[in-house]
Parts: sequence; C-alpha cells; structure tokens
Amino acid sequence: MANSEKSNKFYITTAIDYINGKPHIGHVLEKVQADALARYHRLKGDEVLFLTGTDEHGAKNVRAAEQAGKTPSEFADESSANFRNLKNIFNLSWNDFIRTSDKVRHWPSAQKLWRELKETGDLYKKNYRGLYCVGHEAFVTEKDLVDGKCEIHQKEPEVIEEENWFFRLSKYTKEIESKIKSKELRIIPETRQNEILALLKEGLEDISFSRPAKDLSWGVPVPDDPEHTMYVWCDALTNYLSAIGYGQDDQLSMINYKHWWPADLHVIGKDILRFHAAIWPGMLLSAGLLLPKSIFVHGFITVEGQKMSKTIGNVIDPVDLVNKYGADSVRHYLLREIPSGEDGDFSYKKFEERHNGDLANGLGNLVARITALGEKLGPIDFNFANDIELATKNGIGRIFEDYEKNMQEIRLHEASGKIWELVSFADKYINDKKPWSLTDSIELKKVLINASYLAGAVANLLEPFLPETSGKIKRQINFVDSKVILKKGEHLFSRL
RNA sequence: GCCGGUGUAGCUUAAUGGUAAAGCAGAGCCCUCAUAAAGCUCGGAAGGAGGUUCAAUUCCUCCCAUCGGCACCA
Repeated sequence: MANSEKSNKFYITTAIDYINGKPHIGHVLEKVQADALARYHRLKGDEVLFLTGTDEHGAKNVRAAEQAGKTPSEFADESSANFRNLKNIFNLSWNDFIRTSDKVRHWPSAQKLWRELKETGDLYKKNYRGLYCVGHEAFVTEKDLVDGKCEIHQKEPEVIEEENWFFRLSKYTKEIESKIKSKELRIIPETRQNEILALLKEGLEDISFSRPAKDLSWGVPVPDDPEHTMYVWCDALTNYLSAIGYGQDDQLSMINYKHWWPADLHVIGKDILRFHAAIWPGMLLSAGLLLPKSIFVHGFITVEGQKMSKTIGNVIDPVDLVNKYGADSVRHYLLREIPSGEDGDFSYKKFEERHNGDLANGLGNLVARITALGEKLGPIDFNFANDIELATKNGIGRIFEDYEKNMQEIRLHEASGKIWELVSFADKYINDKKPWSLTDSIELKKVLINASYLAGAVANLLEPFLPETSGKIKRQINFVDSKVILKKGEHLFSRL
C-alpha cells in the first residue's frame, strides 16, 4: 500500500449513450457527475482518463434511421454528434469519445473479446424461441402483450425459433458474487450492491449473445460466423476496452491498454446496473481480464415529481436550459439538488431557488462584496503564517474534511453542500469584522485577506463542480506572489 | 407474485442506543461593504402497533404507505 504515492492513474467512464433519441437531462446528469469526479481526481494529481461515447448499433437505431429517411450510418453520425456536443455545452472534460460503429477503433476489440470468450468455451449455439412481433420487427415479451396481441401493433406475435450464440454467464455467478462481496468490485451506493447481490443469489442465466445477420446487419459481425451479428453485450460493453487499445496489435495500443485497465470507475444509471455488475464481470472473467474496481450508480430524474416521458411531453432539453441559464447554473442544480446515487426531481421553481439562493445571493454576492471592499486598496501583501486567523483555518479545515469524505464516497450533493457552508462562513466572518467601518488600513487589509482566503478556498473546492465559475472567482480574487489582488468584475450570476 | 429499499419539520436532506442537525419556505430583528444581498432569533418533525433495553428515531416483529429490482429504455 505505502509505496510510491505520486501519481495514480484514474480511468473513469460513463455509459455510452444509445442514440435513438436526443440527449435529455438524465444523460447530462451522468456526464456532469462523472465530470465532477474526473476533475476532482485531476486536481488531486491523478492521471485521469475520462471516457464517454455512443452505442450506435441495434434494431432500434435502424428503425430510427429509417424514420428519419437516412442510412443507419448517416443517422448515427448526426445523432452521435448531439451527444458529443454536450462537451462544449456543459464544459465537460472527457478525454475521449468512443463510437461502437467505429470499425477501426472499436470493432477489433469487440471481436477479440468474442474470440477470448469462445476460446474459453463459454460461447455456444442454441435455439432461441420467442414471440416475434412483425410490427416491432423484434422479439417481444409476454409483458408487452394485451389479450395475446402486441399492444402497439395490435397483432398476435409469431412464435419464432432462431439459432443464436449464447454466453455461459451462469458459470460465473459465484465468482462475481464473491468479488462484489469482498469489494474487489465495489458498487456504490450500498443499496445497489445489495440489489445485485440479491440477484446473484438467485443465480444468473446464460444470455443471448448474437442475432442472425439477416435480421440485424447494423452491428459488429461475429468472428468466423458471418451469419450472425453481435448482440449488445459484447458490442457495447466492450467500449471500455476498445477505447484504450484492447484488441489492437500495435505497440502503442498495447502499452496504453496495460496502463489503463482495469477501469477505476464506471459511472452508470440504475437501469443498467445488472449489465455492468453481472454480465460485464462475467465476460471479463471468462476472458481472463481484470474487473473494474468500482461502479457508481446514479438514479433517474423526475420532472415536477413525474416520470419524464415523451408522451407526457415533460422532457427537459438540457441544451435549452444552458442557453437560458448557463452551464454552471445547470451543473449546480444537477450536482447539488439531485442526490447522487438516488433519484431526484427537476422543477423550475427549485431551479430558480438554487440559482438565486446559492449562486447569485450566496456565491456571487460574496465575491462582489469582497472585491468591492478591496479593489481600491491595490495589491495586498499576504503572508499565510501571520495573516490567516486560526478561526479561518479551522473553518476551512473542518469543511475540507467533510468535503473530502463525501467526494470519496461519491456523495456529490453533500460535498457541494459543504462548499456553501463555507460561503456562509465567509459571509458571517465579513459581517462580524465589519470591514466597511474599519479606519485602520492594516486591520482592514487583514480582514480582507482572510475573507479572500475563504473565497479562494471556495473557488478551489468548487472547481470540479463549477469550473468556469471557479476560474472567474480566481480572476477577481487573485492570489499571486504572496499578494492578493481584488478586482471587481461582472456578477458571477444574475438573479432570475 | 418473489426480493429489496425507504418512511425524520411545509419541502429537500443529515447524524445518532442517551438533549434530533441543516438548507429552502414562514415570522421577527439587525446591518448597510455587496447582486434590496448577508447576519441573527423564533416556531415547527421520527407512518402505526408491539417487542428487546435502564434508555429506541436508531435494533427486532407485524401492519400501513411508498419506491425500486426480478422482465435486455440515461
């Protein structure tokens, strides 16, 4: 444990998004959470690789392309771009964006993993019998039927048998269970871990791993079996490996893969927990690869207490929000108001309360009062040992400790809350010291140094959450060469 | 149906086998450097019934409510 502690690598991924629709606020929640974690680790000095991307294959995307009058490939290019664009819109710091339709980067990796599983003897062919709905052009389950008919297409599904490849997932139930129990594969939060352990207790079933190519050609071909296309598991989950060079035979890719794998953290939604905590580990074990170290599971966002749905028409377009309120305001809402690891709610009322209360009245006003008080003084000499009061140090120390703890446990809303405790602490400090009434310029400077130091600590803690705002604060309250220069600028946030 | 979670102030959350904490909202006070911001004070809470214990919001049982997983949608 206690060997060279200099720079740890930290490989963090989000789920790759399915591109049959536009990004909504739920997609953004995940990216923003992962971004905050990635930035946090960079600030700690870790060498961070932050990966995201898009999942582009499958029948749904083929249908969505048809509806749009495009080829699957054209559709994928356009739709994927909507997700890629989130980077600039939300100021996300990912290093790489992988697309499952990428034949150069992704396909060799998926095919290599397939071969490994086959080599182990965990892939076998079996007849799959299911209810096929012509309207869906896909298999449906009993649950989709009303009076024996497909609810959407009002047709009785046909019973169809087809030969598919299957993966012997059942074989790995015990091993996965023990890795999770021992925290070798850590699942956060604990309720999600218990959920998956309960599932494992019942045992895993083998899963269908391919589709006949005649039905699904838009996907990765199964190696040595052109009649079949890979089903989502071996295709999509493999993105975590393909992005870092697994399956490529050049020297650089091999070094890269060795360096980054295993992933330190997969950030995913609760709907795909089972895939990441059961199927994915099963595949990795079969291929003799290391398991990811941890999986963080976030919840869903409701809108005004209701499930978000196109039918209700309450889907929140995150891009609209940013255009109206700015990226940091939206980031703040998602990170502060939504409990990370649980479901949360979005409402315009709460959004406004957060924006006005926390950002404008709290943070923005604090910076404004400090800079207004100190601007005319010019650069103020600053010496940490002499100038920073014990109360200031203690205030920051206490909050810093809680912040760290919450970041480590991925309770981002709590960590964010600690920053605002510090804002409040600073406001109180200024009220107590009444710098506006001080006539002694030495005393005034000392108070402003302490206030500035508190605001500087706020800016530091804030950086993973609201990077742009953090930078603005640092430009207005600028510590440089043992001086602090206060310069009143634009309001950080205007009240709504 | 099976399995699991949750139920704390008007709302959102926190800690804890021994006085239940905070933010927002509400009421009042106060300051005036600041974005009519900030600060202070106040009121207000453990779903229900049992049990274990000197002591239960915390542990156990049952009931009620609610959410989720099992059924390939962030």
